[in-house]
Amino acid sequence: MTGQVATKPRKKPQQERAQKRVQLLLDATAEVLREHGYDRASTNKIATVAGVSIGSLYQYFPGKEALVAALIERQGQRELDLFKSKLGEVQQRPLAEVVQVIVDAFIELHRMDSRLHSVLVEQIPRVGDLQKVEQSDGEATRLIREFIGNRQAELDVSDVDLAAFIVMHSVEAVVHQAILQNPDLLEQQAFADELCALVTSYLGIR
Amino acid sequence: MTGQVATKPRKKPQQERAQKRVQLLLDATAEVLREHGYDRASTNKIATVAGVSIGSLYQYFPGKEALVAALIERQGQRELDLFKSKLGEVQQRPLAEVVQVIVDAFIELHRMDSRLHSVLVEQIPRVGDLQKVEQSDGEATRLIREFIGNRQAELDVSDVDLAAFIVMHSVEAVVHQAILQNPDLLEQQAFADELCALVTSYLGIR
DNA sequence: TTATAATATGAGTGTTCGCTCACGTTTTCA
DNA sequence: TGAAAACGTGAGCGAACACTCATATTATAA
Repeated sequence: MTGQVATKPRKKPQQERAQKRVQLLLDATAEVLREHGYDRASTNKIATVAGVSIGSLYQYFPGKEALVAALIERQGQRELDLFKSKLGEVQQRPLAEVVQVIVDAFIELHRMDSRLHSVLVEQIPRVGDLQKVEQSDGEATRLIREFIGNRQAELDVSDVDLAAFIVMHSVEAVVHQAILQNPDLLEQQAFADELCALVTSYLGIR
Repeated sequence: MTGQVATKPRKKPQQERAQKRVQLLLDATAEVLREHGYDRASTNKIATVAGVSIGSLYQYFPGKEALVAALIERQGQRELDLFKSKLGEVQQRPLAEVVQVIVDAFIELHRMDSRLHSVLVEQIPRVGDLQKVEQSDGEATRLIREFIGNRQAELDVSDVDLAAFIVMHSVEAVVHQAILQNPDLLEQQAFADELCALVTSYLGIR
């Protein structure tokens, strides 16, 4: 049996300098994960990179997994914000165009910080606090579902939930695989076009 | 800089008992990975579970990553064999049927040993010997590409390589995500049907 | 039979890790 | 201004780790 892992901060940082330290620690976590991957990352290393003593780290986080969980949450929120605003911008425009914007957003998201994104995605299943962890991912799926629901009249979709799930994860995963196996693909317009074709044909957009 | 990691066996097991021990070690590696995940797995633990001394382990594998690499190769070969035979069985049948068989095969593959599959897939980007590691995955993609090429006249596909890549990874990844977030989906026929719809509509199968 | 190559063992070595705790510093606020 | 609360520090402890090596056992083949 895998023991349950603590992922909650021990103390809430109240003063400004403490909040800054917490952010520093998350920045360092990101850097170490990018550089060394998950299992070569250690709390000592993270504290050193952050320029923060190991004691301070343990004042706010009970361990490595908590740091990663918090980082996933922060990163997820940032990406979600970007996704939300992009979707908001084009919500009323023709469907084909919306799809293109969404796909481009996904690609852009991964291109920005692909190494970190990969490591975090890999760790999501392991970090205990799945409710929080999947929040941003689930929220994105919810936004897609809502959108599909709103314009269902223009689409050929029976099960909205399932369609949203499939659109969300097929796009995300293909982009993710592309990063791992052939990062050049992300730069090619043909790749984005094919992804759009995948979505539009599936949703029945003419 | 991430240092290069040795993933090659030190000695080839020549006698039968040695080959059996190597298989025992790989079995144990699978079990420990399933049970504890990658970063909680240790060479000592694997040796204990295998009922093999730690010294013997290091006679054939230079470390944990080598074990995992070898396991990925073995597992990949097994899955590829299953995939190959399924595809061979239905190669000449109508396209919609072929798609259904492929999709079912993917779902079956993941249902068989989902925990192990997840851990291994997560580790693929980290294990050094990518040529070998991606071999089975790449071989599966190649098979799909070949199949699409053979029957391109019946399909609406421009870039065969890209189409194979997208089909392969969208299906695999959606199934993969489903395991992580909602394993019940794998049991539902509606899920398999939607995946088939994704592929058939994308490839332009009527 | 016997020499030699292959295989197997696990206590032991040095390293790294997670994490605590006793103590010093800064901030808050009455 | 002074006391209390919040914050920060890093040496160091015990546990877990990767990996070695001297030694013992088994297989091969001349």
